[in-house]
Amino acid sequence: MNVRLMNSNEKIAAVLASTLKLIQTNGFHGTPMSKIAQESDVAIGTIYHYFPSKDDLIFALFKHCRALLNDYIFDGIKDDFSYKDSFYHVWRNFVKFYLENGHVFSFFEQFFSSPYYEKNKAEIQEPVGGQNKVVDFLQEGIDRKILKQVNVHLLVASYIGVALSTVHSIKFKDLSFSEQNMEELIGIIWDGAINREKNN
Amino acid sequence: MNVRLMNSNEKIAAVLASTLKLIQTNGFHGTPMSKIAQESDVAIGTIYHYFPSKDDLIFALFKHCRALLNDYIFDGIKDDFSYKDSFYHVWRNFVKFYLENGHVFSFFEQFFSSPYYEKNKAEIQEPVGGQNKVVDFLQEGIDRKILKQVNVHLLVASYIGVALSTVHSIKFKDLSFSEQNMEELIGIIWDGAINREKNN
DNA sequence: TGCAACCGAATGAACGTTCGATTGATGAAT
DNA sequence: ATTCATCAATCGAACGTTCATTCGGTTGCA
Repeated sequence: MNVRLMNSNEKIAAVLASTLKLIQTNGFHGTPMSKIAQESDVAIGTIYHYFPSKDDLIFALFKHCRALLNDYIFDGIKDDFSYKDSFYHVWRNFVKFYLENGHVFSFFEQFFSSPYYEKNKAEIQEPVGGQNKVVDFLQEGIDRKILKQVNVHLLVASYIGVALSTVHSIKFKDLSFSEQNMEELIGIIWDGAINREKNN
Repeated sequence: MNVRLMNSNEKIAAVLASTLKLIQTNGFHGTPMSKIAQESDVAIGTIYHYFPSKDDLIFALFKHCRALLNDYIFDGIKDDFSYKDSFYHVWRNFVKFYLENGHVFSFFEQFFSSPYYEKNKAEIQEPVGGQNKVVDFLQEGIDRKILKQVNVHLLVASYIGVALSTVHSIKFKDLSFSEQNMEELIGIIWDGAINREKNN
């Protein structure tokens, strides 16, 4: 039984999905390989056939999730968007992605705060919860004199930092997700980020 | 040997300090009780005499660190400070505390992102990396019409979120700690948070 | 004398990983 | 068309380690 119910890709996907799900509820270290095998219906030996170790599995899962995030947040930008429109749009997408993918948020939070991340940050190369595309996007705003003339990482910290703590607050019920709250939040960041010397 | 080199309070303090230190470098689950005992020079049995379980120890450590933070961030506010002065001062203290106590930052990051926190959040009762005093302080700014007339938690998310991601960026070398960077950051938050309809 | 503080070897459970066996698809040889 | 060899994919019981916790005993103050 269970013969050819899944091909290799499906097995790998099932393993990643199960790992993500289990980590959300049980945490990094409350998720033994045995449970992953059980949940994904893939034998332990098979998991080790594709991932040399649990660490490799976690690392692969991280890259998988980061790719999902990257694809998501810059999606839906129209040609006629002003810079401000895009600034708002990307930030909303960022928050929406994490709210719609709570298990990814949990996983990232744990991943980034684990010593595991600190060991491998050389290979990872990207800021907090985000990616270089965000850096480039904000740098563009600086170059066009729309945003404050400061080190881009200050703006990245603000842009991403507020998004992450917003998701956190919603998750822990300090805040409710509503259009109005999101508009006011992104308004706070925009007001903080724009160049008041010379803006459109 | 080792007789009465420490009294009970000193032992407890040594255990907490060692746990904090070990967690920073080895992480939550890379810190076995045996290592804590070794590092703190307190026998395993004695640790269990004061803390019923490892979880209780972690929880006590959390409360200890939170108290340290609370004492720190509102320290040094002078009577002649304007609201803006205090807004700046507290935020700087917040960042400074985490930079000066890197092990507390590591510990908090891990603690808040662990399912352990999610289980016990009822007993914990406080926002992200902060405390109710911050909520009260920002609410005061809203009531006095200095800050935007929005839900206080939006401002808390901004205020704390930027501080946390700033510390994170400094820790991971995207950003350097300099007076100028800090001034520009707190300026970004202030510009985002103030009420532009009617402010002093 | 009593009791709290203290100690650390021993226990048992949980976990990551290994490995020898099995299956099934592929394609070369007959 | 059939056989056979090969090898990647699959499986999960078993291994060895690590760890949280226990407990029976010791120490030293009051």
